[in-house]
Amino acid sequence: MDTKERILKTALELYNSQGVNTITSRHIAAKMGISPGNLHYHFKHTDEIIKTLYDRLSADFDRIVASVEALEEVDLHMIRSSVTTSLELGYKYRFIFLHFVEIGLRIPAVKKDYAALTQRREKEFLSVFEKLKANGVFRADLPEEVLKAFVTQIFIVGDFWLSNNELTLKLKGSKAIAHYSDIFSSMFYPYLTPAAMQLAKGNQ
Amino acid sequence: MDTKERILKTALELYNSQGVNTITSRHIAAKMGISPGNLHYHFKHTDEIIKTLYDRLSADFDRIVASVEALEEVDLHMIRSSVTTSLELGYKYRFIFLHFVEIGLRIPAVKKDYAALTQRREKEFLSVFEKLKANGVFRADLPEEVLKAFVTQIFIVGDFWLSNNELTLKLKGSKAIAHYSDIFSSMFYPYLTPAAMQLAKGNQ
DNA sequence: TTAAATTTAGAACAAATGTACTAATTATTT
DNA sequence: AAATAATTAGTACATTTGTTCTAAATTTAA
Repeated sequence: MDTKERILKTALELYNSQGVNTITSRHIAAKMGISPGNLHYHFKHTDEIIKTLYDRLSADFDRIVASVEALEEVDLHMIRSSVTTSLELGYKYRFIFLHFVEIGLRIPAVKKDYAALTQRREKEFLSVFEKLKANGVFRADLPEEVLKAFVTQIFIVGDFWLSNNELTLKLKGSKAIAHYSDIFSSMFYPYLTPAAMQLAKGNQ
Repeated sequence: MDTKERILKTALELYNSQGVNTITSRHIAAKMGISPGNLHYHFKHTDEIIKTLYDRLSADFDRIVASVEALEEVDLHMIRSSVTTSLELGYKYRFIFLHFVEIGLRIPAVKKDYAALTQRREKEFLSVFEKLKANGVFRADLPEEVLKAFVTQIFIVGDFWLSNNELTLKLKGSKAIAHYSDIFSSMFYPYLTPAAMQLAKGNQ
C-alpha cells in the first residue's frame, strides 16, 4: 500500500476514534511513523484528507441507492437489507457524521455537495415510496406532505444516529448497527398497510 | 447587566453565528470591548461559559416538559404548542445542537448530564403516549417496540433538526422553526387513530 | 551507470490559543 | 477618609498547529 493510501487509512482510524478536531496532521504522521513533511508532500492541506474520505463515502452511498433504484419491485426485505448496508457504511466513516456540521463549515465543498445530494435523494426516496404504495406495502391514505416529512425524518435519523449513539448508549460496531437498524425498521411500521404489517411482524 | 452576564450573552451570539470551534475567549472579549484578562477573571476556563449556557438550556427544557406532564388530558393541540416552544428554545441555543458531539467530547459533564436526561425523558414520553392512547388519539395496534423507537426518533430529530437545516435549507429564525414544526407534526400523523387524523387535518 | 524525478525526514516559522501574572483602577466597606 | 476587596487592562508565556523549506535518500528512467 502506498503512502497516500496509508495516510487515508490512518486518518480514518484516528478521526473515528478521537474526533476530527483533536487529531492534527502531526498526530497522523506520528501514528504512521512518517514525518510531517512527508504527510504534507502527499496532502498539501489537511482538509484534503477529509475531503477525500468524504468523497469515498459519498460514492459508496451512491452505489447503494443506485442498486435499490434499479429494482423493478421494492419490498420490505430489500429496504431492510439496504438500510443495514447503509448503516454499516456510515459506521465505517462515522467521524464524518459525528462532526458533520464542523466539517461542512471547514470545507465548504462538502456542504455544497451534501446540499445538492439531499435534493436528488428526496426525489429518489419519494419515488421508492410510490412504488411501495403501488405494491400495497405503504398505506394510501397519507397526505403527500406527511410522506415528504417522512423523507426528512429518514435523512435526519440517517445522518445523526451515530451522534445520538455517541451521546447516549455508546454502542460499538455491530451492536450499534443492529440497534439502529431496528429503529429504522420500526420507523416504517406505522406507514404500512395492515397486510404489510403482518408480514413485517413475522420477519422481526 | 453585569460583566458575567454580558460575557454569556456575547458568547451565545458568537457561538450561534460562527460556531463553537472558531470562536475563542479572545474573540468574545474583543467583541465586548474588554480585555482577555477580564474575561478570564469571570470564567477561569472557557469551557465554563459553554457549560453555563448548556445548564440554562437544560433547565428551560425541564420547565417545558414539566408543564406538559402536569396536564390531566394531553391532546394534539398541547403537543403542537409545546413542540413549537421547544424548537424556539433550541433555536435560541442552537450552537449547542450544531456542535453537540464536540461539546460532549470537550466537556464530559455535558455528555454525562445529557445521557442521564435522555433516560428520564424516555419514560416521560412513553407515559404521555399512553395517555394519548387512552384518549383515543394514538392508535392502539402498535407494538411497544415501535413506540419506543418513535421516542428515539423524536430525540434524534429534536436534537439534530438544526444540523439538518444548517446542511441543507439554511432557514433562519421563525422560518426554520415553522418548517420543522410542520415536520414534527407530520411525524405524529401515522400514529394517530382515524378520528384524530381527521382532527389534525382540520387544524393544519 | 548516470541523471533525473520522487519521496522522505527534520527543522523552522508564523499565527493562534488558553491562561497566568502584574499592576492599575474602581467600588465597597468601615 | 482610609482600608479592603473586586474588577479590569495589558502583557507575557508555553503549547500547538498548519505549513514551508532544505537537504538527504531512494526510486525510476535513459
